[in-house]
Amino acid sequence: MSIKGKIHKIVKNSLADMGAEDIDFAVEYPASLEHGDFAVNAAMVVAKKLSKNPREIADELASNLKSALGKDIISVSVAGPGFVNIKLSQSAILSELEGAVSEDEEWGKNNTRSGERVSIEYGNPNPFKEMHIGHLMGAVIGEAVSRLIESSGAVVVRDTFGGDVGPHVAKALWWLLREGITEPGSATEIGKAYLKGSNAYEKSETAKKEIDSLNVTLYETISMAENEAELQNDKRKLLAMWRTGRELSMQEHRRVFALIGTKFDYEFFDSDTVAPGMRVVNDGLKKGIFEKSDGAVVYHGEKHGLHTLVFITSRGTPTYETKDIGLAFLREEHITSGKVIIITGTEQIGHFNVVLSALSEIAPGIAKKTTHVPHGLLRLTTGKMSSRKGNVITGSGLIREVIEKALERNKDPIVAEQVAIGAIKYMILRQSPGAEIVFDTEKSLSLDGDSGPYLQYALVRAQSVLRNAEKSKDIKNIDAPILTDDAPETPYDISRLIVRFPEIVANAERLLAPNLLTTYLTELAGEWNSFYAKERIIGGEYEAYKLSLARAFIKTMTNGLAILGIEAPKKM
RNA sequence: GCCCCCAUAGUUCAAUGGAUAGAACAGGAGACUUCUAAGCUCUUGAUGUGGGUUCGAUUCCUACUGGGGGCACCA
Repeated sequence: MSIKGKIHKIVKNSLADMGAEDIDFAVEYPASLEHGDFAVNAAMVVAKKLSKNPREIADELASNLKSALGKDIISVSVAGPGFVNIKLSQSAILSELEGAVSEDEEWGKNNTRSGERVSIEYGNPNPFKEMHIGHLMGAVIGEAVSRLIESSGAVVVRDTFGGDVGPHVAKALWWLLREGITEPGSATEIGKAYLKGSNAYEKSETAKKEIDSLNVTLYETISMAENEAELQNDKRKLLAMWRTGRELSMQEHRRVFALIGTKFDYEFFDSDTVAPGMRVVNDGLKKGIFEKSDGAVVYHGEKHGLHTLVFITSRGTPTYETKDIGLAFLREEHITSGKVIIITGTEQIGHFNVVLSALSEIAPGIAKKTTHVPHGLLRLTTGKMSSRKGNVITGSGLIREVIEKALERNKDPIVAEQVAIGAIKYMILRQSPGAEIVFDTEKSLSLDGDSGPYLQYALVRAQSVLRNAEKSKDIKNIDAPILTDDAPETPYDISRLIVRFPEIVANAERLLAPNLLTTYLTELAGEWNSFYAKERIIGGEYEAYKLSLARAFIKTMTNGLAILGIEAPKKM
């Protein structure tokens, strides 16, 4: 049993002896290491029930803990309004530290989700458009959340959903057709065509009509794709163009995803979801789940405290809502998982509330296991991104820019890329996922202080210590996963933080909050840097023990960064 | 107009209802003949306003102020 478990049990029994059963108290990490390794708030919780002074109760709990824990503790004290603070002894820390030294890649993982299969949708850039930093943000958070869930023993199936039919595609294709480009050459060319088409759509009535009509044609054509031979010549050309365009866009999207370490098991497209979506919604129309209104098929969200949304337009084309319904069924068929997580920007909260409400009437089982996890938007200090204003930052553009910055400090292109992407990921993962990020390209992306490179650098220096130690002939068993007992009586703070790692990971997973892990790793890196500056490791007192601490730190930081999806450079 | 989210230091962000609100950047000061200075040590500086619940509120409730997002045929 873990020490924490022991403490919990002792306190629970003590409370029962005092006449307080089933009390919901916490054994937690105190705000500061100075307060100890664990704090118990039980005295304050039961004070009223027992009509006693919390400090009195705390004193009694403290003395019980002291005698029961014996050599596991240095001290138990009562502080503040009635906290019982417990400071662990070196021997207790050593036994907890054992895992960090011996478990290797398993250190920090747990099996609370072993046997589970979880599907996660994120990223979701559209073909025919460039990927902007909003998609990058979703991808970074989605990847970290996926890895967190994997760290709990689940199998995670990643998928991304792209809009390959709809007005934005019609806009891009309309422009290409107008310019007589039948074979688009690059994703960039297509992205530009979208912008041009989009502009024309707003400025010219004729263009608007043509694009709307092309949109309908496109839906028809794509729905006929399986019987291509029956299509007229111009439609067959349109289909070919659409296929080329989609593939070119996706190749570019995949390239950017690969840069940030994401690979999707499934790529779903609107065109795949139209048929199942239309079928299900039309079926729901018959059952009265959806209703006709002004020629459109709508879901009356008002009945459930939401707002009404159109699922099928009066022109007979499906909207995003219907496509998401179709996707739910498609995903069920292809992936079949016990839990579905959909990660998108917060602006889609309303949309998903409606879709999930409709889905709960159509397929309660699917709706029940589906969770929408919104992430905050990325805002520029210069205002909202807008393609017309020309202040859109593309995903690849941002990465390129930060790599340039990193190259100023490190000429190795591999390291510069790891540092740059680490910095971007850190910026996104350091804050709670729902919060908006205000982003200043000049200032926000720090390579110093509270940053990705700070974590990477602490790790690199620790690894360097081990390398130097290996060269020294006096030190034996450098790789041996054993902890020496030859340690100072008072544990170093760095070791007290290392042992918290598994619980931090479990907690971050439970709350789907990678920022909790990021904050912890930053604190850990800071503690290591202080230790490194203060203590001589090679040739210092307790050399063997300090080297094993370095190893434990390296394992912890390496595994932690891996969960966040941040790469660890060999040298910096 | 209706609904949702947010408000913490000069700036960008933290804080399962808990202790002296924690970092980083910027500002000020410093250490270093030693394992990588993208580092270390010290320092200045903050919970939008008014009520309420609680032993205890940045956290929960409420009103207000200010910002963001959503609200039928876009995704």
